[in-house]
Amino acid sequence: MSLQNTLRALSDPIRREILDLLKGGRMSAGDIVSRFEVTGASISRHLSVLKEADLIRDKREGKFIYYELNTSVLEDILLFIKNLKGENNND
Amino acid sequence: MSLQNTLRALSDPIRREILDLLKGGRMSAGDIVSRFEVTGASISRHLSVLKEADLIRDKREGKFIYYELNTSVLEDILLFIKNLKGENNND
DNA sequence: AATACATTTAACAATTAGGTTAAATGTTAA
DNA sequence: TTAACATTTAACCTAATTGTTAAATGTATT
Repeated sequence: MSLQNTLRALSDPIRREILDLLKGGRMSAGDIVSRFEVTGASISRHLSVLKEADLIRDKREGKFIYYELNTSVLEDILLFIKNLKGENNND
Repeated sequence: MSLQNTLRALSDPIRREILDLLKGGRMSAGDIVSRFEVTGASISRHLSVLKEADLIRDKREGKFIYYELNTSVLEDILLFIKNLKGENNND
């Protein structure tokens, strides 16, 4: 919900990979877990960090919980970076 | 030198503030320290993290070490984000 | 050479982060 | 309602991060 949360969430390589996976469309937690070498518990916590940062959204459907990408919070990072670069954002 | 380093460096609020300060032009380590409540040693380590990430460059001039912003590595973050957003970067 | 000043590095303590296994929760199906 | 499956939460461990103070380094001045 804040730039701080967003950047912190992005600072872990596994979390970035998860986001990359979700670019291809929503996936269940289990499907995501199967793409990594770490345990489901570990991925579950990564998912909760991403969710706290509002970078992903979840939806339960029966036994499964599906995750999908939410890119809207990335705008703040773009602003931050453009500001640093001195680009007075004409966007 | 890598997206990982860059994002990690940006994930700390003090380091982001330092970068913001440097937007206004180069500053000596001492001048930077004077803007924060933490010790010089602490700021010095933040500076070294930023330098490792190549987000700042330093230049000794006599007793002083001046730091200045280097925004070129921010491009990788822009690419990463645009990629996540599915913008097949027409830049 | 001795002192002073600017900054970094070392050593340490406290906190946070990320991993594991085991237990708990939610949901479906027998 | 019991069993099975999907996922999260809890408890724990280790490693990394951030802060502090004290010592070390580099430069200038006397």
